[in-house]
Amino acid sequence: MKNKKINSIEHADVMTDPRRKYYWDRVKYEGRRYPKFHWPTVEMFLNVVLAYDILTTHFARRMAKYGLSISAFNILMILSRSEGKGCKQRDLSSLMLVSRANVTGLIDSLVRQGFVTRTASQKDRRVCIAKITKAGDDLLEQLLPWHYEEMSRVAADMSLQEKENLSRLLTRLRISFVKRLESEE
Amino acid sequence: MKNKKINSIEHADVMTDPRRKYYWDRVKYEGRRYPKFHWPTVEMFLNVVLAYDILTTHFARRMAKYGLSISAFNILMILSRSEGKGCKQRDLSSLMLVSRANVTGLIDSLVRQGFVTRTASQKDRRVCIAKITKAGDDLLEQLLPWHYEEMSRVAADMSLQEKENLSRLLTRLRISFVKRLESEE
DNA sequence: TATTGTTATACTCTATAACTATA
DNA sequence: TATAGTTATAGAGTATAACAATA
Repeated sequence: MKNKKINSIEHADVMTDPRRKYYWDRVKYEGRRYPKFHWPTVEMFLNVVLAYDILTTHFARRMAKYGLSISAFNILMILSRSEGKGCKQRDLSSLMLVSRANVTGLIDSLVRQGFVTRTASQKDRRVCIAKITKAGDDLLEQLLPWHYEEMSRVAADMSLQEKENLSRLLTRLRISFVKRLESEE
Repeated sequence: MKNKKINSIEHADVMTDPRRKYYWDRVKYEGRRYPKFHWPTVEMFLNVVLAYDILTTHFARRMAKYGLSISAFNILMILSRSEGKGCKQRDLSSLMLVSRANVTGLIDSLVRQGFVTRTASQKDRRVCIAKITKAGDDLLEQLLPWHYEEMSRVAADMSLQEKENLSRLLTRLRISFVKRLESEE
């Protein structure tokens, strides 16, 4: 995930750009040719994608200032919550839903930056334990207060009820999605 | 965007996996240390990311069966809506919010697959016009009926009102996000 | 001078497959 | 045999910078 548009200068803003709207109008119009096309449904999916792009573009850009990708940030978050015990690379792979080979690379780069150590387990010498370092913890302590403050601030136009509704509806979409896919086979 | 988890066999399902829930519980619990941490807000953002991941993982996997990445699909969609006139690469760059260099690569691969042609403009010979081919149109005609049917099907547990609410709330989040970021400077 | 597209280069994230060391 | 991690390789997607052709 997704170092998109970190420094996009050449093109206009995603949100206010009428071309984005124009494209949606075209989709809405042309879609009528297809019997199962249902605009409120398609619009909902487009909105999920667009909201995600806006959010992650911004947060990825901010993380990049601290030398972190979003994946690297997620690993640090997991490690900082492991109460000093660290975490097996295997478990990181499961938690982050990426391959073990991938975790190797991510941990490599975090070790190079000095934010993580990698030590062989005593109990099972096949296993590597990744632990966050003091420098990694310090980085999070520097980053997280701003991170949470920023989250609250950018969502300040929404009421608590709207936030809860949005969470609820996204969860419903997710559950419906997974259920329908499973019943497909 | 985002060929994630196309063939993930090693790990459990994203949705039903209690480890994901566990991680959220930890975030919720540990977050209390930070004064501006507000769980309903953070949860909302996590839900946007998770919903997006589920959706795009699935759709990317389906597109891959047709030899298309999501970016490639988006380009074909834009070109198919340009009424035979095609589209300047420059405009594709703007519409898709990626660099011109990027568009070159994406068009290269679509030309190689035979879904797009690239011709020099008569009026302005700096400009390249990308046009969708018969093969590209045929591919979309094969793909879109299923695509829209699938969208409707996986969202079938949601009422029209819920879909419209979800769209409305995502839009509100997006607008709030952009407005607050702009007022930052 | 400014713009369009290309080339070159590099980085991140992802995947699979083959390998090793260990269990 | 099975598992944890690594290495090697691949490919998508992104970026910047320098360049050529054209306006």
